[in-house]
Amino acid sequence: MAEMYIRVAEEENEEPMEIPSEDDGTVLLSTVAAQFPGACGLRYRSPVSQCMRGVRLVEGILHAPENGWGNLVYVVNYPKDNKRKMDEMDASSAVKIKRGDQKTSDLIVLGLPWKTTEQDLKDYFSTFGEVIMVQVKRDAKTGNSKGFGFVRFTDYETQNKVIAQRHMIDGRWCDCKLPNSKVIVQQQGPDEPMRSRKVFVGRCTEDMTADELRQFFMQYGEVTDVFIPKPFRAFAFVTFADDQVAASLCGEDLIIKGVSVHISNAEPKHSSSRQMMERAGRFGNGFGGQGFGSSRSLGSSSSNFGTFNLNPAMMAAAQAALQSSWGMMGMLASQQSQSTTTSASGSSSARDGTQTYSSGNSNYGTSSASLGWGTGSNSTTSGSGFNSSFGSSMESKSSGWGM
DNA sequence: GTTGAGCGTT
Repeated sequence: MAEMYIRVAEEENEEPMEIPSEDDGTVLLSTVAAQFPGACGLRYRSPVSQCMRGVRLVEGILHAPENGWGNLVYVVNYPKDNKRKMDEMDASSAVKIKRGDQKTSDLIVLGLPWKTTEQDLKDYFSTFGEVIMVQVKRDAKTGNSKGFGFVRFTDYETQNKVIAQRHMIDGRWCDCKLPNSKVIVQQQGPDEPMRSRKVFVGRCTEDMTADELRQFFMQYGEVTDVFIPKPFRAFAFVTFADDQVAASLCGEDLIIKGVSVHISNAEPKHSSSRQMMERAGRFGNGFGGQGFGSSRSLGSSSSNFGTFNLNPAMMAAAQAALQSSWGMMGMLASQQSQSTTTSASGSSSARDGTQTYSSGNSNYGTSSASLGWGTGSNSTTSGSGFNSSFGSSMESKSSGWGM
């Protein structure tokens, strides 16, 4: 069967977009997701039964109904409570999200060919929307490109779309991400389970590509990143937009290309103690019960301890916690970004030739500044000090869980 | 063979 187009829409009665099929008549979920970020499947109304029917999905490949795709309009499925919930959201939280998340920020463009110029970047990205800034970072002495750059769009929608896919620029696949400096750190209560959006995929085989993994995992939720170390090491990391999706997969054995892979928590990447201390300092008081910060003077009135204000006791405790990588987890915050769509998988590394997959950190997530320390049992009592007003708009260098 | 890149002279 030759390539054809199937009609896909967000809702049954909305204007459909034509999506190309593969040569064998199947449609890749990733193709759908390129136009409808976060899509996890398709459905359609059966002309016979008048019921909605799901389209068969096997490992990221959508298979036509019995009689072919026909001229039906296929409707995008999203993982539970992605887009649909947004519609139902109450006004106040909707406003909050608009406020907090609608500003564009510079995006880092990784993996650029050496030869790519700012004009090339501008030409390329202008096809997505209005571009207000491009940069190619170069060595000051030689003027050689460092292989990455930045781009900024006028429109937040455009930014999301650009983050959500990979980009072929001058012959290389490039990734656009929120730069580390823009990744918002989210509060995390000391007793809460860790909310990682990333899972470790063990027992991978060498023939599994980042694209295939992405396609496979897309069925569970929006995938924001796939990392395959190079050279081959039989594991991978998959990051989801939604930490709950990641959590739900942990412990599972899944079959990919006939191989059983094992999903487990992604451990934190190694990070320097200094970085950890910074985080610990900012988010302070991870030490159970009363905490070190419970003096009244720190109360909810604005206060100035956004930065480095550990008292000696806390400092010592933090030092101790540093001995083990996880010891400080309770007092650290996981990273979150602003976007609600995602970055595509993979980036290449071998600058000398052919393209390879594997991607770096993804910066992604839903910001939820109001969660956090308050969930602990003692946070509502008068003296608990470290509460709201604290850390909700922090930024951080990426480290720790490069999520 | 089960724990990961690269981030901005403003």
